Amino acid sequence: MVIDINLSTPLRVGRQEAPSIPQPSLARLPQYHHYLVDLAAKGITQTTCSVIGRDLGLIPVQVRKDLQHTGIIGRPKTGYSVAELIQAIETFLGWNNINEAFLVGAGNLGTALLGHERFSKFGLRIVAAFDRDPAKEGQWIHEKAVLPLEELADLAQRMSIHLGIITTPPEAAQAVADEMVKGGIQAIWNFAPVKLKVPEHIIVHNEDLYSTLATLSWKLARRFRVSLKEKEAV
Amino acid sequence: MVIDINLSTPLRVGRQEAPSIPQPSLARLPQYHHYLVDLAAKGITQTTCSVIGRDLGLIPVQVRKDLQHTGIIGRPKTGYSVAELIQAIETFLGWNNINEAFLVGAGNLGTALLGHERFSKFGLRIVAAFDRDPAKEGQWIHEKAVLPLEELADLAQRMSIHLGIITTPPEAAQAVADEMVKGGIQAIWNFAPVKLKVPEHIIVHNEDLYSTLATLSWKLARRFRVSLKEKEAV
DNA sequence: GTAGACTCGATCCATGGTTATCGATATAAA
DNA sequence: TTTATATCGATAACCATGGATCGAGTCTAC
Ligand SMILES: NC(=O)c1ccc[n+]([C@@H]2O[C@H](COP(=O)([O-])OP(=O)(O)OC[C@H]3O[C@@H](n4cnc5c(N)ncnc54)[C@H](O)[C@@H]3O)[C@@H](O)[C@H]2O)c1
Ligand SMILES: NC(=O)c1ccc[n+]([C@@H]2O[C@H](COP(=O)([O-])OP(=O)(O)OC[C@H]3O[C@@H](n4cnc5c(N)ncnc54)[C@H](O)[C@@H]3O)[C@@H](O)[C@H]2O)c1
Repeated sequence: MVIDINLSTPLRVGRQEAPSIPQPSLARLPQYHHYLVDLAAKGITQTTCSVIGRDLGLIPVQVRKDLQHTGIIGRPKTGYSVAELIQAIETFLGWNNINEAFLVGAGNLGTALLGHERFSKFGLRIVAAFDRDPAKEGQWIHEKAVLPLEELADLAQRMSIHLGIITTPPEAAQAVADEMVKGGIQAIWNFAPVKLKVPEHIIVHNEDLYSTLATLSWKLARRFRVSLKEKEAV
Repeated sequence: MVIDINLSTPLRVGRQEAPSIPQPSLARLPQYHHYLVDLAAKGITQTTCSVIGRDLGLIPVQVRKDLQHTGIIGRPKTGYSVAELIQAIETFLGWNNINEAFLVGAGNLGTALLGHERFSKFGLRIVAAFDRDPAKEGQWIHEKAVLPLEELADLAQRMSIHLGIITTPPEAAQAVADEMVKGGIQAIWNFAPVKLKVPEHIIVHNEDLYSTLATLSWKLARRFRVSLKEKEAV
């Protein structure tokens, strides 16, 4: 049997292109953002890493490091300007320029995402949905048209859509992804629990709810195992 | 001004209780599971880390390590039995024992989760929903009753519910969490983008969709910055 | 105006998850 | 039966992230 030499190559996602910010830090930035917007709404204009850290369950040093990636500069003793921080995070994340997106799979989850207006505050506007189900084609869900999948590639190209969201059943996800790639879509937000095969330059992020579920159920199961053992020990 | 000494203490989540498996490995297990179930459906009974790794974009060593945590043992040259692997993962994650759960916030997202029957294959059964909206109380969504929030604590206790899911707006999340804790709920799956304050022994997992969104939009923004620069260079 | 204290920013160290390596073993082919 | 080889399991090196430390600056209080 001939074994593909690629089997053992460390094929990370793409070739990383110098992340310049740790992935965990990037993931924490939205949390700071939410928190800071809250502060601003309360009329607070100034804050420090210590305070942020206390409220978010992080140590000050980490907060400071995370925020430094956005290019913000603080002042000793005073901390940071809340408004500037919010601005810095939004600019850094690209939330000032709206990304228009197509969503495929107007089912349970797809409908929920389509109805989430708040996304527009975070640089995301879902402009249309696609579905294979003839009963759904032509309908409007949360003010968004549901179109047949065949039109996706062409429309994406004409409208310069760069982001695609997949909320179809797992069996359909790969075919949908292929269609998106054909339409020139650059990044895919995938809610189906499958590994998508796409060209290297496509950015893919999986939102695997089952992963979280696994963590939760494992921890719960372990807890009950432990407390069971404690009972036995008594 | 007196500053709380706790500000700079490294307060991790709870006291970790010896994880015994790296969090990332734990999060990958469901992906193996999905993949293996697919294999089994195709009639494949035997597989190796190299093959799994190739299909899932991981290197064989990592696959092997991840799977070892489940206690499975493989055979040189042959690999693992697919059926045994599936069984091992399910047992390890506690997916054989169903966790019953309450969901609070029967809105867009909550409805989607309530309608996801497939969760029951992964050890999760949402048995009831709660909402503050009088228009929703008494309704049935996807065959689940929507009850007033006031009944949650009492019912959770009487039914021995250990898992709570929060899909309310962020402003309401903390109050809901408090209610859950009062009802003796052990673990919370939180979809609202806020940091919940709960007693130390409560397991909390945030499903922060905005984190993923941040990563995506940052990568997209960077890509366009880069390609812009390249153009300028020409 | 000056002393003191608090916070930022930068550098250094520790921890832990990922990757590479090596011996042992079982299968398949000769 | 023997030999070749692919895979497992374990160990060790590596690297990224998280946490600690220290100097410098600025605000506050006396
Ligand atoms: N709903 C949830 O709570 C939830 C939770 C975890 C994961 N997921 C995942 O999200 C995905 C969607 O879940 P859901 O509950 O919304 O499913 P769903 O069945 O409600 O919706 C799927 C939609 O996709 C459409 N579809 C099917 N094949 C298609 C194709 N080839 N092209 C275009 N559209 C197609 C269907 O018509 C349907 O409208 C699934 O992969 C599921 O595993 C959902
Ligand atoms: N829908 C999405 O796609 C999406 C995406 C990302 C994050 N989220 C987050 O998920 C959460 C829910 O989003 P959604 O779109 O479903 O919102 P939604 O407004 O559609 O639903 C919220 C539901 O919670 C109920 N509610 C409000 N206050 C309550 C309380 N105190 N007790 C009980 N129920 C209460 C409301 O009546 C409503 O039914 C939000 O925190 C949101 O930020 C949603």
